[in-house]
Amino acid sequence: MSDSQPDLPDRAQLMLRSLIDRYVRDGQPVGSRTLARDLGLDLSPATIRNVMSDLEALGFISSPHTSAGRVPTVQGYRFFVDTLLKVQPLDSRSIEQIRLELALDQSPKDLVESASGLLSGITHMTGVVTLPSHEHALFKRVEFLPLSENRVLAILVTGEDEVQNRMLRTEKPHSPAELQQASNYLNALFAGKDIAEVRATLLREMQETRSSMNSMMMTAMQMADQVLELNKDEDFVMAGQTNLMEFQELCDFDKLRKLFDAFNQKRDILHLLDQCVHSDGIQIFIGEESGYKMLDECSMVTAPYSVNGEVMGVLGVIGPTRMAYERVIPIVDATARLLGAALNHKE
Amino acid sequence: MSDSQPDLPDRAQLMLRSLIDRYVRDGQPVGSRTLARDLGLDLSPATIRNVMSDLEALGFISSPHTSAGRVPTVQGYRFFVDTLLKVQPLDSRSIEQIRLELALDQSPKDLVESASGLLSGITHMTGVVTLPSHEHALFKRVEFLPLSENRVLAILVTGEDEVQNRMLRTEKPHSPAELQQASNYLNALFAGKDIAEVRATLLREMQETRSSMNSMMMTAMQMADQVLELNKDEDFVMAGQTNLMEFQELCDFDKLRKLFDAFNQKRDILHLLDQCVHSDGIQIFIGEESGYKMLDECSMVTAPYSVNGEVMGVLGVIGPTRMAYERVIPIVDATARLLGAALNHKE
DNA sequence: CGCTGGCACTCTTCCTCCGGGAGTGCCAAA
DNA sequence: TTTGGCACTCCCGGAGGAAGAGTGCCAGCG
Repeated sequence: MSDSQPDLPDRAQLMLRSLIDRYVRDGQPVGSRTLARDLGLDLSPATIRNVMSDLEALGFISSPHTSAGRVPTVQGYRFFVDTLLKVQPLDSRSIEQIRLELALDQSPKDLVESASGLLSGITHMTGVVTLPSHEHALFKRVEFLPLSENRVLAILVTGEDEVQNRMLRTEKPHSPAELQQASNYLNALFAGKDIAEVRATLLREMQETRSSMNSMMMTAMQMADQVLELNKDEDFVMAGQTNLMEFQELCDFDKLRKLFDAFNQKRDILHLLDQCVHSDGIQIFIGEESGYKMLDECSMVTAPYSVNGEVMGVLGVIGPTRMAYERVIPIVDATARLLGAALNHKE
Repeated sequence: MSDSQPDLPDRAQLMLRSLIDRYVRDGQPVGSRTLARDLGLDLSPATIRNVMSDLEALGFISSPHTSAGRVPTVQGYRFFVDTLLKVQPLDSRSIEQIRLELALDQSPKDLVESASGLLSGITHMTGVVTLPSHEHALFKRVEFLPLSENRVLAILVTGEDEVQNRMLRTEKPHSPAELQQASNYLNALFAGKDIAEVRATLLREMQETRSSMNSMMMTAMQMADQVLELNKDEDFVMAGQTNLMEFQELCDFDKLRKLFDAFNQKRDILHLLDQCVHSDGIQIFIGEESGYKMLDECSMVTAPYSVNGEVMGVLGVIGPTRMAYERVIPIVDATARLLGAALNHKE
């Protein structure tokens, strides 16, 4: 990407940058006089006004009313973020601090909670972190406990010693010995394999070699299939929702309520986060870009986090469109890396 | 309790009642003229004013400023709730509806979530339900799975087929056979017993008969002790927090924020709910009575729910002090009973 | 003695009006 | 291309005033 856009002279870029800086700090429309002072170049307000007029024509800034200063538009922020912003890495002291905080936690669940707490604490906005996906976990072992007539408790242990329970309802009763046999069979077959792979194998086997299987194998397969089904659940953790109440641009009860409702509902947010898993690297939704009305005045900065090169989830920050992107982006980025690293250690 | 308070004439009681009714509906200070109309007795506003003046002297009502109507005080609500209010049971159609909603759920967790959703949905306030206590659950069985060198996964199955996992770190490695022996021993000894009782026995045995135990028994006991420790965790589920944003008396960002923070923190709310477990029957905190600043403008109506006569938890509603107590109380009461019944069925 | 109408008083709320301030757009000149 | 000047627009905050609601008190009535 070249240093200057073809259709936007350097000076205009500088001004847009400066205007956004100022607006992010003060939250108030920026006038030509203020901008002139901020810029430091020896230009009169009148000159500034001319350029501002150009920027407005391009849709990068707009004025709330005739005699107020200018405010960045979504396109303005977008241009700023895409081409004006050079993200410098987070300073090492902050990084160390995050690392230390995360080092205290034991379980992945705790880590994820700390991470969202950190994000919200540092940025004074809302932090959000998806739980690590089990998609690529390793199958370690499975055990079946008979509970009653035709109910069996399945216990799945994955590579990171994560444990999941699931109650299975079977068609006919199984003796403890049968169940033991089934789990032995599955453990011998699948231990150490990737769960997704196990699943695929399972499906293939159940279709192709159906006839050649004995009843024990069949039972085992079916039960394993049921157990792995639950592995899909996605969820996320949030922290600092109430931080958003401090921003006067969000201080509209109706909007705030819709936002909080969406947070509680989880569905829409989850969907957004899902989109961010696939795009590798920092992903930013500014204002309406998210496509969800309740986020119209908000931006979301996310980064996927991964363990051993495998993407495990996403984390990010939700705040007002007017946020200090250059500060938030490195924070999100660093936290993602550090969370990945921490998860790796704990495994 | 007699029909009329010794120091409050019937007419004054009637007026307090009527005033609260009116204020709860409109949310605005009630004047003497309005009250005269509402009462239906043939009294002039001037007469009403005299009585209101008495009520104010008693601390049951107060006026926000010289020339506004009167508003009930906390003491006013308290008197109303304690002695003026006769709660009539919820109509059977509503009861049936709640029962049906709850019938759809499978697990206790789902039930609790539905219950809080129902409470918030019906009352348009915030519903809160504690998770069923495992305090009096029955010990059904325990299993130990060796995971690695000195880590053992303990699986505790309780009477309602609730399952809990816990990772134990042992001092020395145990063979699968040893673990099997230990679990067999514990299951034989404790199956079907109350968990609290198991715990007590455990402690006693470990102190008294320490010398006469063999090492297997000792190990088993120690591990069981660790497993049962985790059984204390209390938690609750909330729904409809954002409903509170609709009440203008709570529409202060600062207060609202403190309230929501408390909801997220959970600690204080949990503490309050805890107090309500012990008092049997409906419990009501009005305004400052709760002792927590953030709830100063709120009331909380709770009822414990129980299964087979054993109190399992509490549920309730949090809303503005100005709430329709006579409507909310039966709802909370009925929901508590129905949740108890539903939990009983599912076991 | 309790109830009532009357009356003066208080206080909030809402509307309007007006001046100050901030910022703009345009223009003519450097 | 930049600049100072100027007229214009619009928001904001305070002042002032009228309307409305409700009170407290008092004197009179049954």
